[in-house]
Amino acid sequence: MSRARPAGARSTPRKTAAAGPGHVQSLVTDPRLVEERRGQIVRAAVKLFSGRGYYTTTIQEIAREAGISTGLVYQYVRDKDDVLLLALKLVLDTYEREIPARLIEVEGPVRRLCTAIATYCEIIDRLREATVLTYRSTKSLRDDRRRLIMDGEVRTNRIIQACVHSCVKAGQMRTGNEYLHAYMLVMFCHTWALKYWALRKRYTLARYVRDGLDLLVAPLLTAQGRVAYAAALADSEQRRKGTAR
Amino acid sequence: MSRARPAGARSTPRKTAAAGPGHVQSLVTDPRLVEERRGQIVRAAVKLFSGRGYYTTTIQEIAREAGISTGLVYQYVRDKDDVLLLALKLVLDTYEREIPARLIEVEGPVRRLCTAIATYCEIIDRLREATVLTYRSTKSLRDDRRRLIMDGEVRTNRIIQACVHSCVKAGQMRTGNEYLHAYMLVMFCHTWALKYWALRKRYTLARYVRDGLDLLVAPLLTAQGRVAYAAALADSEQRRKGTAR
Amino acid sequence: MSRARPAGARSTPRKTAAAGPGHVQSLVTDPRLVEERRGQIVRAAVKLFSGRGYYTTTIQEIAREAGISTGLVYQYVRDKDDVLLLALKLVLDTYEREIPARLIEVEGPVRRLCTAIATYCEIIDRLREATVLTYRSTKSLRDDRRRLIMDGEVRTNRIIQACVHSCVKAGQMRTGNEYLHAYMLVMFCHTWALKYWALRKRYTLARYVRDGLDLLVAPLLTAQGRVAYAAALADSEQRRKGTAR
Amino acid sequence: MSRARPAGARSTPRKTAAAGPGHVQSLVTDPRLVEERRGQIVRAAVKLFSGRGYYTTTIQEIAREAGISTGLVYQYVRDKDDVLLLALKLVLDTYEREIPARLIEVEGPVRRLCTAIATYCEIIDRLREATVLTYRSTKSLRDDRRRLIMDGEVRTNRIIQACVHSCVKAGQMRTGNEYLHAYMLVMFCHTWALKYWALRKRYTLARYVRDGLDLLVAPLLTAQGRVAYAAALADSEQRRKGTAR
DNA sequence: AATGAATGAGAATTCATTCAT
DNA sequence: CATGAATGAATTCTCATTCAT
Repeated sequence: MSRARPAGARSTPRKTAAAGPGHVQSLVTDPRLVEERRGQIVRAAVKLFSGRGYYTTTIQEIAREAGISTGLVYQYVRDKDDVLLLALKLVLDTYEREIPARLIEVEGPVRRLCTAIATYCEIIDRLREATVLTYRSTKSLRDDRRRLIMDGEVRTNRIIQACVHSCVKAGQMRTGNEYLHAYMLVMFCHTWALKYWALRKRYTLARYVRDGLDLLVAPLLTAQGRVAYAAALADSEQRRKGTAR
Repeated sequence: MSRARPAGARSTPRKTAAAGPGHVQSLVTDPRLVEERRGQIVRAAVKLFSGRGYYTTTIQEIAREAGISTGLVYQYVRDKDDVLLLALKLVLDTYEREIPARLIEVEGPVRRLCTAIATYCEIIDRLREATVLTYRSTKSLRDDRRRLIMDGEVRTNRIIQACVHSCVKAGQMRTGNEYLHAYMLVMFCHTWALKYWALRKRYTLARYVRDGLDLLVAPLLTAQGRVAYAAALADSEQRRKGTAR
Repeated sequence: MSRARPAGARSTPRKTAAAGPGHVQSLVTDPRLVEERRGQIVRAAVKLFSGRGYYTTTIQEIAREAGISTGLVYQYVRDKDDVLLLALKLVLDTYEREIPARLIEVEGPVRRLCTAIATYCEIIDRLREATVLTYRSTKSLRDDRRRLIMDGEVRTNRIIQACVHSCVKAGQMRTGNEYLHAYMLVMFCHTWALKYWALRKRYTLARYVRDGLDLLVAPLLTAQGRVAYAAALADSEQRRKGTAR
Repeated sequence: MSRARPAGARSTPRKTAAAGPGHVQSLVTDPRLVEERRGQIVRAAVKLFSGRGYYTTTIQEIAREAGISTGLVYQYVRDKDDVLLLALKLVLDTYEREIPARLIEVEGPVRRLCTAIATYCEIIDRLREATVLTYRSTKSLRDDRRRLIMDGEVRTNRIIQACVHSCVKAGQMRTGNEYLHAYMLVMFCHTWALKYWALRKRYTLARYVRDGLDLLVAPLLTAQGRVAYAAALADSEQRRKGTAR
């Protein structure tokens, strides 16, 4: 007679209001553990969401992929929407973290712009499916959180915008519209993931980046900028030879 | 993995194998009726899928929106996947139909290229949500059918490619890579839908197109091409004044 | 890849706001059918809730008991809370319907009071477990609906109150407090269900009613009332002999 | 039907059979500690069960309310059913302890009866929600333990019965049926909790008791009894004035 | 003794699909 | 052809209970 309290049996919602739309509450207190477990969960989620999509991936599958039990997921995450948010954040954060990291050592506005594009494309190549995920699934997020993801995108865009702006300010590039130019450069990078099914037949990543720069950067350079551009290309040619075995 | 089968479902498939992945079988024979009903269904589907996404839209909602009964949907469509296919096709077909229709009357390669881009953007503006749908939901299609949608995209791309090629052949444009150039122009158009949330704060559609052409077409033109370009812009300026009241 | 839309996947709640807390929405339109199916569901629910309690009874069990599928329940009811509301209403409505029906043919205030009590006790005897259910589970209802059930109880109480009042007005009974007197008479009836485990060892229903009247009615009667009371008892004695085969 | 067992659970029961249905086993040996911890747990349980009901209260909530960890609960209790038993016992024991305690100093059968009723009502007023809990949740107990709670109720009832009996034996009251009379007096007390939602609009506790005695005791008194009754009322009037600041 | 993270069996609810009418 | 009630598998989320620390 005395039986388990059924799952659906809650008279009052017990979840406390989140601190903000971006905050993901965890029932577990140890931050070390939260970090680790969430890492497992989100990595699993990115992998599965990327492959099968958000709605067709079950929490059970995520748990199995993460090597934990179903219930445990809910100790670190409020609901499936949280998992999606965390997954998308992981992707956007990677862009935002890795591009600047790589730029630190690079000097010269054109060189920096080219490096930024190349780096962005390389990250996207690594996160190809995950990048597609951001296009597929951002709309599946709750409204307030969708905005959060957009903010992340805006921040990454600003990195490229800044590079474009430096080129212009240094008199190495002439762009009628820095904002749009930067946006199209970003889209160029995203396109590698979005249209990989078509592009892979014709391009290697390196070739894609090279041709893209020739198309979207080179034509807008000033004479001065063209010198820097040639140097930048030579550079990256060097680097490729270096890293190729 | 597959869906529930009511009790009485027989184990042997009753439906005949479809003619091909793109064929959508209907139990109804009268082609007039098939056309009409499917029209209702697909228009409803595009609307709802665009707004809420594929997985969160139910067949019952589509039926209600289409003004027919749930069961009737299944007289014109094998399953939900069929509806998605038809919906995505509708969108792609619109691109493929309307751009050439508009180009018929336009002469001169640069003018044609600019018109193609502008037209594409205008269509996308009208089908903004539906365009986003193609990015969100193509992967939800069964594999063989996804290819179909890609084919449709390729055909549309080829329209733009042809325009680019004509410019180059006519010595009005110099593009290191016609294919990539065309693809980026297509992406420019798609971006109006994909990033409308950001772009609408800064651009009207007309301004977006104008700035885009300045960025992605103008810099690659030859001296000759630039003359044509100026004329094309003047043209469309005319047209705008004409249509504006 | 294309897979069923999971249960939990709804971006926006689809349920329309109910007309009022007491209204139970049905997706099925044919009122005949709604009546019939709800009858099945609610009878099954009263039976199972009475036996095992609200929380330990599953919708699946209710569906099975009702002879329908799980999903169908949700065509006639919004959620489990609706089922409980309907179940409790059924019980309260029975009191409210049957007591007055029986009183129609009865004359004389004391006789009517005694009949009301006896009838109430008989109904409760028939709905013993269901009556206990109202005590166990009313608090499990959503707040606004709990009130509804209370209102039903109040209406039934008023029937008894009116009987008490008539006796007093007719000078056949002297009660310091009509309201409380009526309430205790109601509780006397409920007690037959609530404490059946103890009472059944000592009383038959008839005996219980008889002793209860002697205790809670007789001592407050006026001389006049006592005459009527004696007649009423003789009456019901008659009736018992009559109905006993 | 029975609850989940974590992976490592052995198939052979590890817990020794309890001494009896009423015995609640503890893994902790120090009786001092058992007493203290159980006190915390059960007080928390009564509070939470009273407010939200048995099934909608989780062990985790009880632990939090008690200021201990989840796991620790299971050192002092076998399962959730144990907690309910202890909680219900606590309530019943309070009745059984406090009524006689108060009667010790009271003399005269009618006075004792009135005091018993008044005391019972006062306790119930203090434990209003908990009293309702006994009605809501006794059936959720395992069968053998439900009986235990009934026994407790029977013992409390006997206190009232004894008071009634004394009155009758002393020739101060004439009751056709001492058992039923006592039971209805008990129900009168319980009703203060069960129907508080209705009664509070019309009565203070003191008024309720006074009117109840007038209704359920006074009419059955002999001439002699009436004298004692008047004195008893005067008494309690005194007392009220005394305690009211 | 005490902690609290971890487990996993359920339970409510949804909806693609079918079929009697 | 058309309707819409009926089916039931699948999914999300909960929580009693355990156990490593």
